[in-house]
Amino acid sequence: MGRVPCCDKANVKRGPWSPEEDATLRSYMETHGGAADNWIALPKKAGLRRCGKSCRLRWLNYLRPKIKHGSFTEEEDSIIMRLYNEIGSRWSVIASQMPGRTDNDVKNYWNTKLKKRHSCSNPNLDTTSSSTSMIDYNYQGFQLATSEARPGLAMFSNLPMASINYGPSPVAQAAPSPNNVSTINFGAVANSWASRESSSINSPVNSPYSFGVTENSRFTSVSCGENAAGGHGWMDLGFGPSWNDLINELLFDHEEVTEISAPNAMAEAKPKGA
DNA sequence: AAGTACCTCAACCGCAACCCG
DNA sequence: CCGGGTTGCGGTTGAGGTACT
Repeated sequence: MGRVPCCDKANVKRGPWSPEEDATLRSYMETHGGAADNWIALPKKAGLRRCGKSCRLRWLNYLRPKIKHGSFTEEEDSIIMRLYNEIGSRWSVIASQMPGRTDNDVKNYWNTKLKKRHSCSNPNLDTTSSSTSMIDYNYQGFQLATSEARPGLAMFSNLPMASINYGPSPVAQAAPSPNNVSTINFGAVANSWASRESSSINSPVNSPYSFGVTENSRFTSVSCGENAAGGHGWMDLGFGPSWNDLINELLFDHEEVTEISAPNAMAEAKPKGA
């Protein structure tokens, strides 16, 4: 015996809801305190030729009061990115942190917008690590080159940062793109690349940004930029604070930071499309 | 202007968890 | 505890809209 269907599909309307159906459902819900005691039975009671699940979805995702439609704010972006990094695709949990947003909204937004940015990492680098640094891609209007525009390379070409080195300083590394140079060296723990804890979004021991090296000690830098040390670093960018906030956090959290150079090129680099 | 590709998002599907007799 | 009904959730689809050629 197969699954018992939740409704009689032959006698149920499917597809987009009409304004009349919306009004019927809204009216029913409003006269019942905005809650359904039984969604399966609701269509019959309300006079709708719809599946109960469809009614529930329509109400929760669209008709319910205080639903927020329209574009997501930067703050919401960062909430989604942060929580996705922490808990994965638990959309209902993520949506619960943003009043007025539904899990469906968040999921759609992630799938159409944020996922591309989240996965935007240099293919020359090892991105298998779950480690994540939080850098605001859109700081001062900078945008990443898209994979469509620059297939396979230079995912970070417009990011005003070319390398972050973590470990003995200076770290031997290919010269980064001259227009996007910035280097952060974490310091001088000689011969101990992995002496700091392996960083992970699940164990942000050292900073909320989880810079670090991986367990096997082979990854000696966290880098991005098209000329980053070939294959030796990894980068998994997420969303987070502005560049200045990031720098402040790093200065605050890492007493062994030995050098931070924020380049003039930051101000000179042109936003995408400019 | 027409055709095509791409994007968005409402809606559907199926599964697992939960509830209750 | 068990089993059937219901709810909640995440993955996926596809119609309609928009951008591009």
